[in-house]
Amino acid sequence: MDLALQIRMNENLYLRNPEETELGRRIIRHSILMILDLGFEAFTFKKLAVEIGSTEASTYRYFENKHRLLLYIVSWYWSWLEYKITVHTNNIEDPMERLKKVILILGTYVEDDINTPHVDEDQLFKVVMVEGAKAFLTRHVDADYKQKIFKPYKSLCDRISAIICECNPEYAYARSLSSTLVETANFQNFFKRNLPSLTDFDKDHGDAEVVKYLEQLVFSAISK
Amino acid sequence: MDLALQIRMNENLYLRNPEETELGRRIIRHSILMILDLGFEAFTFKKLAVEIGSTEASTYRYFENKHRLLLYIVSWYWSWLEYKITVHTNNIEDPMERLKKVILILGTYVEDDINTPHVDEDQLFKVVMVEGAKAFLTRHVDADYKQKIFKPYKSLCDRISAIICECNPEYAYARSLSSTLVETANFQNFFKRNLPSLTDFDKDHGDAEVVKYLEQLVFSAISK
DNA sequence: TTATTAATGATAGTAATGCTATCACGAAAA
DNA sequence: TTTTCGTGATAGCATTACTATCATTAATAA
Repeated sequence: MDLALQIRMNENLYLRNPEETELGRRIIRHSILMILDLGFEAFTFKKLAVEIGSTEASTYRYFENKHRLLLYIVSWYWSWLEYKITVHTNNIEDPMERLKKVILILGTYVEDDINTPHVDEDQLFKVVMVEGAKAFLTRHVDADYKQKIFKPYKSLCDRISAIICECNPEYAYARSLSSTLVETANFQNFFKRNLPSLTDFDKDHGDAEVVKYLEQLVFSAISK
Repeated sequence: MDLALQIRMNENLYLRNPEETELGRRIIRHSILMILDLGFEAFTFKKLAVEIGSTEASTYRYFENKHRLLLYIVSWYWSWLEYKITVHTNNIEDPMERLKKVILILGTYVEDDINTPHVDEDQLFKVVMVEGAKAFLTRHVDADYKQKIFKPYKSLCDRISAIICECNPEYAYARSLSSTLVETANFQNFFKRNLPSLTDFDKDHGDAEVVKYLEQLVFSAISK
């Protein structure tokens, strides 16, 4: 059985659905690689078009601008993460164990998912680590928020919140702790690689240290 | 006695020291206001020049580009914060109380500091909240890091780490917890204002809730 | 005093960016 | 078989992100 995972994206994000055409999928795939390579600031639709052997104008038919493309990519990632978390936790009884699993998924470098051939999750993880926050750190957050652009992020946090509440219904900051957890996982991984003196982790060790830190942080916060 | 606070900045940040001239100070002051107003992406040296009645070329004599200007502004803020923390904690005996004070300072909306007439800390706080992370989330972090550009950030975190270690010498993640604390203070404040469903805070309440959340988070993490 | 230099302003120019518009072509759908 | 749809090709345009040159003025040194 060849089952492809299809994530339904907010229609406000694109002008033409990139999942539906070959060119669209090439735009997604290569923009991830190029943003990783050049950084979001130096990435342009012109460069992307050259890379995929298309034209700037064609790219603009899919996305209004490169920031919307970033939003698309990042949103896709949050949705995929939520899906992954759901799959890996729904057979776990103990909410504590489930939360542990969530932290492991958030804090660990990701492997490529064969179910989504046009996206390289491994690369996407790095893009989100570096560029993810730029999705909402803009002048038009409010407008984007009204367009429900951040629903996947909220949805992911809601799911984590729910687990936290199961662990300790009296804990008063389940939402904030969820968003803190998600952001901290990214930031500590980024610091570890790029600003190591801001962390206690060794660049050459694996992700286990970050995961342990996050676990200790979260579990001591919610322990009764 | 009229004592002006002067923060010594890393010389790699600028081409000409903006603190030393009237034009330089106008550049700093108005860039803070304009970045707040337009957002960093839409902010340009051209617009800044028009605003301060100067020219683009003159602005380029002070800063290589707008990202360096952002680095300057953000670094200035971290240095000023460290100074503020030092002043407000060095008469406190109990390290726990000192840490509490630090959290209060980090999590609370700032008032203007009369000692630095060319900077409006109140505005700067907001700029750092929204644009601060962009200072290091770039392709050239590594190069900037080597130029010691992030020393003020590291220095701030070191100071917080030291207090954490005093509270609990066995706690293994003092650095990571410090950077997490600093980032989380900004992010939760940002979310509270712009993506409220990612937090447990009320936009219309003051900063006390965020501070309480951060206190609970930090103190439960380091409690023995 | 005069000569020098330093900081700014004025102006120009250039490559790249961030778009928008138009037209033609081929493939697919009606 | 006609229409529509997606793409490519090309053009154009205002803005951005600089760099360069020259004149002016103020501060400084000889």
